[in-house]
Amino acid sequence: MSGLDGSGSPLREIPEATVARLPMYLRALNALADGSRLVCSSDELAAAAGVNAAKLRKDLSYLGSYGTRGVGYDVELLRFHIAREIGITQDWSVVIVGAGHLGQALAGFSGFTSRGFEIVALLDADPALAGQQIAGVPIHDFADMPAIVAERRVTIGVIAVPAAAAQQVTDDLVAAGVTSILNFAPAVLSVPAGVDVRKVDLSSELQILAYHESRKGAASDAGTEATA
Amino acid sequence: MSGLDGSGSPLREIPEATVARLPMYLRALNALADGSRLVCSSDELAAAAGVNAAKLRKDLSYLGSYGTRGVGYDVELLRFHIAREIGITQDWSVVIVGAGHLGQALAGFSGFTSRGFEIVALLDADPALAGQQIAGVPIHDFADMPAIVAERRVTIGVIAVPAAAAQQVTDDLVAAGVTSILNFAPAVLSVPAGVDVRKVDLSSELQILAYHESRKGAASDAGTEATA
DNA sequence: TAGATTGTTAATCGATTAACAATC
DNA sequence: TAGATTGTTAATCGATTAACAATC
Repeated sequence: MSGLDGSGSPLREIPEATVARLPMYLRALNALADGSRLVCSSDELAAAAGVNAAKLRKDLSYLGSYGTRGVGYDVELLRFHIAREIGITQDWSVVIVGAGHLGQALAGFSGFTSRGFEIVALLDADPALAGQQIAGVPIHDFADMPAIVAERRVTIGVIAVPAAAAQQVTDDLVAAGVTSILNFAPAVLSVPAGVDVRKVDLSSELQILAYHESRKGAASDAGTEATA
Repeated sequence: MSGLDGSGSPLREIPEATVARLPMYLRALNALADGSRLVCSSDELAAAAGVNAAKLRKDLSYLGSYGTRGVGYDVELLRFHIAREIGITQDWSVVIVGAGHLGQALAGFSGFTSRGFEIVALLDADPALAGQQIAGVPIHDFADMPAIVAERRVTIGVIAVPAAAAQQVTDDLVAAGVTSILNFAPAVLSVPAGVDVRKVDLSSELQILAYHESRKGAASDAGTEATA
């Protein structure tokens, strides 16, 4: 157990909370690089990513020592190391299941391509849609999914179908070899060990906002509870 | 400080992690109620929500004691108490800014209505779209936003515009009185104290999956690191 | 009463933060 | 050398979990 971390190999154990923030740092670095900044301090980068500097430095320390004391971080170098740590120095092939509004919106989202992903197909149970393209992404019959997954070495699937269909789609994707799933359907998915699922739940997000919103209203009645 | 929690008033301090799970419990209870279950145990509910039973009981204990030892939870009663705690016993008015693919997908998502929200308008900077409807939601010129927010008492806004426009839209929403924002644009938003922002970042989600996916591949080389 | 299941305790674990020594 | 800024330490805080007494 526990990697005997040798040279610069990216196999240290990184806390999950840190992993979830690496994409934010990468985005902030990309913005800085666009502005042709060569070097930045932890304060600047933290501000650009919307976190505090202590947390940023602690997070980056898990990756290794890529800053220079008294100077800051080399933007390009740090960008490379984070991208390598995340594993997006090469693109990952992704399929989106469900060519409804949401699936089409996702396929059309240009951000994926530049951030390490290639959407190789939109899949839909309606064979009438097959042959069309959305923003350059071909729509295929869901029946062709196993062939596409095998041929394009797809390991990540995005679920944009109604909740009622989500578990079956998941089972099919997993059977075809997909081992990571991003789920937009409001449903709890069961998957075998070794398969990762992340979910994006739109009404949950709104409900969490509503929870805090409810208490805000109350604050104007009672004491002054503002500015947090 | 710290509420002197009287009768059953929903003003105890609830941990943020618990708040984020209440919507999951509510969804699971709705599913059970549809199946006409009157009572359920913490084990059943936890399984339906995809969490472990200890965590569920701990979470529910923050709301009060709404279960019966030896019996379980009354589905309808618990549903009411969670909905009240979240603050969705009445509907919240919501505007979606950006009538592109994503905005249209969100407007068409039927789940919001039944979960405590009414989408009162889609707003877009392109006045040519105004007058159209998407799934019953009218599209308005963004210039009309302040009037709509005031008239419909909107406190929650959803941002589905390109990253470059997100901060300006945020500033305008906040100026109009919106105090909770759900942000789909890949951008860090600054808001004044008292305004809550939650973000849904699609490429971050994929990158987090990619991180774990990278290590899976490596596991087949080295020792047996499967089943987690 | 016996069986079942909650609500709570206490231990553990992981994440955050401030402070500062190391060092460019 | 003096000033700046990282990387790390240690303290604190919050979340998770298992176990079990309370109680239906």
